[in-house]
Formats: sequence, C-alpha cells, structure tokens
Amino acid sequence: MRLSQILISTLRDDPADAEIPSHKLLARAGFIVKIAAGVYTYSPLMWRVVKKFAQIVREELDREGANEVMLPIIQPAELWQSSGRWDRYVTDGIMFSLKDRKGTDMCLGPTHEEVMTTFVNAQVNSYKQMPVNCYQIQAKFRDEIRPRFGLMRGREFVMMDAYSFDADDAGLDAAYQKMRNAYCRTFERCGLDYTIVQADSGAIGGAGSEEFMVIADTGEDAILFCKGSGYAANVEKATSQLPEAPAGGEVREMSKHETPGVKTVAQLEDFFDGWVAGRMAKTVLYHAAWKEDEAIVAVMMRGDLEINEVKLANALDALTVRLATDEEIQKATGAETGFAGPVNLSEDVRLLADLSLEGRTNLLTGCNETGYHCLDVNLGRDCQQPEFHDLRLARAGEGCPVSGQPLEEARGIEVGHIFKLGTKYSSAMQATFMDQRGKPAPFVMGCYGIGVSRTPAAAVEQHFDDKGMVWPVPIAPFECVVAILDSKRSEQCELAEKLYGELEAAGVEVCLDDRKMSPGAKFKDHELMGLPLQVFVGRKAGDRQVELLVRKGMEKSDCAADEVVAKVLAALGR
RNA sequence: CGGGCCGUAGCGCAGCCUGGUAGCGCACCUGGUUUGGGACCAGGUGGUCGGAGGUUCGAAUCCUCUCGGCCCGACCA
Repeated sequence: MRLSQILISTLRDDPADAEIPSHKLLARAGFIVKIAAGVYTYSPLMWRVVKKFAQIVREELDREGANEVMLPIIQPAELWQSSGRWDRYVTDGIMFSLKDRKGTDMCLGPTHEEVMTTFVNAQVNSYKQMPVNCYQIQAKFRDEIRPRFGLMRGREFVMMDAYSFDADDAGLDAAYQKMRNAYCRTFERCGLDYTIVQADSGAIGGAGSEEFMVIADTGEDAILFCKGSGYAANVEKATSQLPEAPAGGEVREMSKHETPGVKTVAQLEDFFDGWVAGRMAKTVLYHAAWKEDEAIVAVMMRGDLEINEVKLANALDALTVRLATDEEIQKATGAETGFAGPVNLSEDVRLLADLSLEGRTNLLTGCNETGYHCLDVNLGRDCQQPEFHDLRLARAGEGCPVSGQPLEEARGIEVGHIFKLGTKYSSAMQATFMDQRGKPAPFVMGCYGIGVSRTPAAAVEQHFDDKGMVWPVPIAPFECVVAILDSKRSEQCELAEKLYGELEAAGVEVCLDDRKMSPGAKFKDHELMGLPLQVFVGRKAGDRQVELLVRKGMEKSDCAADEVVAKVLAALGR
C-alpha cells in the first residue's frame, strides 16, 4: 500500500478537547475525527487497526467453536419489555430510543441479549443442539451520561458480544471457561498488560462476572489486587478483611447528649473525648429508585469506613441510589443533615447496616434530633434491628480477603467483561428447550463482551512516548514502512520500491511512504503514527545503505539494503 | 442532573473588559527556490464570529434566551 493513496492527515497541535494520551494522539494523527460528543469517524489507518484487532478476536473465538453472526442494530421496544429491561434502560437514559412512522417504540441496540435469545430460541429446540455460542462484531449505541476520552467512552462504539447457551450450569461453566481462555489469548496476542478482576454485574445482571482490565494510569476503573494471592477485584465489587476497631465492651445504658453543630464523624471525635470513629455508626440517607417505586432508606456504616453505593444498590435491588438531599433528610428524619441515626427513626424508613456493625455494642449514633447524639446505642435494643449486608467500600491498604496482605490499588481500562447470566433472560423471555426428561427448560446463558474500538485506544494508552504512538505489532496499521526521504532522487525511489516489493514478498505488512514531503515532516509523521518498524531510504541510497528504526525505544541503525528483509523479519520475530 | 468553563477559517488561538474596517500561527492553493528533523520567499483562497431576539446610528464585543462542546462531581456496560 502506498501512503500517497491513503487518506492521512496529521495535525501539529493536540485537539483542545483531548485529555488523555490515546485521545490526543489518535486525534492528532488523524486516526479519529469527532462528529459529535462520543461519536467518531475512523480514518483508513485506524480502521485497519480495528479490523486487525477484530480479526484476532475472531480467530480466538472461532478456535473455541463460537459462531459469528450479525444481529440487527435497530430493535423493537417489545423485545426489551419482554426481558424487563426497557424501563431501566430508558429511565437511566442510556438507550437511544425512537419511534418509527407508526409510532412504535424502537431503540438502537446498546447490547443484544434479547435479540440473541430470540434468535437462538427460534433455532434450538433440544438439549442435543447445545452447547451453542454465537457472537457478532458491530456498532453499539449507548447515550452515555458523559462521553469522554475519545474512543474510551463513546456513544457509538464497536463491540464484540458473544452469548452462550447451555442446558445446565455445568455447561455454562465450561462455556465461560472457554471464553475466558479465548479472551486471555486475545489480549496476550496484542501485547497488552491486563488483569482479570472480579466485577459487579451491573445492569446486565447475573451471578458471576469478571472484567479484563488493561492497566493504565488513565483507566476509569479502580481495582484492588494482591500480588501474593492473586486476588483482584473492581472496587465496586472488592472486599477486604475488616479493619480492627476498639470493642464496645459490655452493654451499657444509652444516653443522649447535646451536640450543637457537631455533624461529622471527625467533629464527633473532637467533641466526645475517647470516642474514635471506629466506635461510631454513621447513618447516611439514600434515595433509592425501583421500577415503579422510590424511597428514602437509611444506611449505617462504622464511622471509620465508607459506603459502597454499588453494593447498596444491589442489596436493595434498586435501579439507582443516590445520596438524599438535605430536604429529603429533613423530611425523613425530622432533623437537620448530620444528626440522622437509628434511634427514634421512623418505622417507615428502611434501615440497613453494614456487616462491620453486626454484634457491636455501645455505639455513638445520631438520634434524628437536631443538635443531639446518643452514646452507648445498641442495635435492636435502642432502635429497630437493621438488615445487615456487605455495604462497605474496600480500600487499598486493607487486608486481602484471601491472604491478609495489604491490598494495592491500580487504575484499569475495562476491555472485556464476561458474565454468567444463568436463566435471567431466558426465563423472562420464555426461551426454552426440551431437556433430557422431555420437559421445557430455560437456556442457561452466558454473555461476553470485548470493546473492539476501545481496546486499540487502551493499547495506545499503554504504548506511547513523547513523540507519539508505539503500536504493538499485531494491531499496528502496518508492521513496517519504507519511506523515501527525497522523492526527487531516482536512486532513492528505486531502492525504496525494491525493498517495498521484497518485504511484501516476504509476507511483511508493509507500506511505502511515497508522499511528496520534506524528510523532517516524514520523520515526525512516522514518530506520531508509530508503525513498529521504519525503513528510511535517504542520501546513502546510492551506496545501498538505509536506516532501520525500531519505533519502540527509537533505536535507529544503519543497514545494508540487502539485509533489510532479514532484519525486519528478525525484528518481527519471524 | 449539580458546579466550573468554552463556542471567532479545517486545526490551535487572539480580539470582547472600554461597541466603530475580523486578525495571528499551522494547514490549504499558485509560482519559484529547496530536500536528513514538521523548509524558504512572494502572492492567494477561506469566517452568517454557534443560533435567535434585544439595546444602539452601529454588536464578535453589552443584555436575554437557546443550542452545542469541555472539565470536576454524581452516575455508568
């Protein structure tokens, strides 16, 4: 391929709206062009990258016996209503929905569980036809609350989504493991440093899920991990050993004390001598929303610990939770913000508490009266008995739940996510097959996603330097470029053409930079675009000498023209 | 959705406070000279100043509304 025939347009300046390296570099190199917030055009070179990554995904999935299909982007609301997800997705505003000319509600697919379940249900009638695993690679649409970071969080993006269908849990476990293996091979082939973490399954639902995280400073997810045990989890999901706190001792009588203006745990520590945060129970009011209901709930947490809102939403089985406003707090407790507590809490307010408070005695809490707190509160005796759940946010430095070693924290970019869905969708949609006993049974499903457009951006995030991108060979737009530095010199052109032909014949994915630009501009362009191997044919062409640049590390060396093919192949590990 | 900020040429920006001919760099076009680190000289193209309304003799500039975008937060497969 000749670069003079490819649309390439690099910029001298970073676009003003780019924050992170991959966004800046991809935009500056002209690989992506924004058309609306979170919506991008992919240039020819970027599309080559995406196609190459998609091909790796395909190969690894096909090795595990998955079938590629193409599902419709535009989907009827009816389908989503049948699984019960229409309301949640529309309420959250994440779905691009529209009406057709007849007024029927439709949407642009943010994911395809419903369509795939419908498809497989129509095709598969017997356990004998399973296992089945189908996938597709195509555009997905989500009206993100806040699109950002270029391809990292777009509103339209390319995704591979696969769905497995099995007759029982053992089948699902096997399918899940196969996909897990395929994912590992996929990301390894791309040269990405990734970690598999336990994850919350979110709106998709289901029992277990793991995320594949590319470790990068700019990652949007925080993960906690332990090198010793191998434990790794998204903070949304992570647990840790409960940090120690002083015991409350033998049960005492509750007492109420005036605490004017004392509202926070830190202020209470100052106010009550000898009472540390670990002996307090803070009560935080949340607004929770369900499909057709909403409520203010009270959540108790040990004073030195924090609430994990994802765990809270899961415990409540709520669609959303958010902190209550001051007005809502006043209305629910009768007191100003800062004085909520379990004591004298209205029976109408549901009371939850973290496991860290289970069995603890003589707590310091609020009592829903402005300017007062209570000492030696005992749950169940001085107030209603709360429902106990794990609601605690695990933090770096706390003990690993497996080894007890301190947990470490890192940032990650979620490039893949695998779920064991079970029968959530098949049951809701009455998608069944005949089992061995001749009885209809719901499919046992798994679903699996890879961010096909996000992963190359994550690769850039992990592989760049001050000069530009440094593409890993397997997903580079080309493996090698042969650049003519002075296109007016016939010996340069002839030698470059010859090397280009030889490299191509040797099976190297090579392009010829025959553009009419100054040498300096070509050097800069190739540093920015980051092809792994760069051959410069310049003034020593007459002596059959060229320069070979290994983009990673910017090692430049003189090279005899005769040795170019061998050296390139060696650098590519062939 | 809360807080902050920004919309002026393809990109990056100045001009706005204090109303009076719409500018700069890069890119682009023409001609010439160049060719090892984003070449140089000369000439040139390109803008309803996001949109609507208002104030004014006169609005990029002041006021109101609106649309779009960015950042922080909330939220999120």
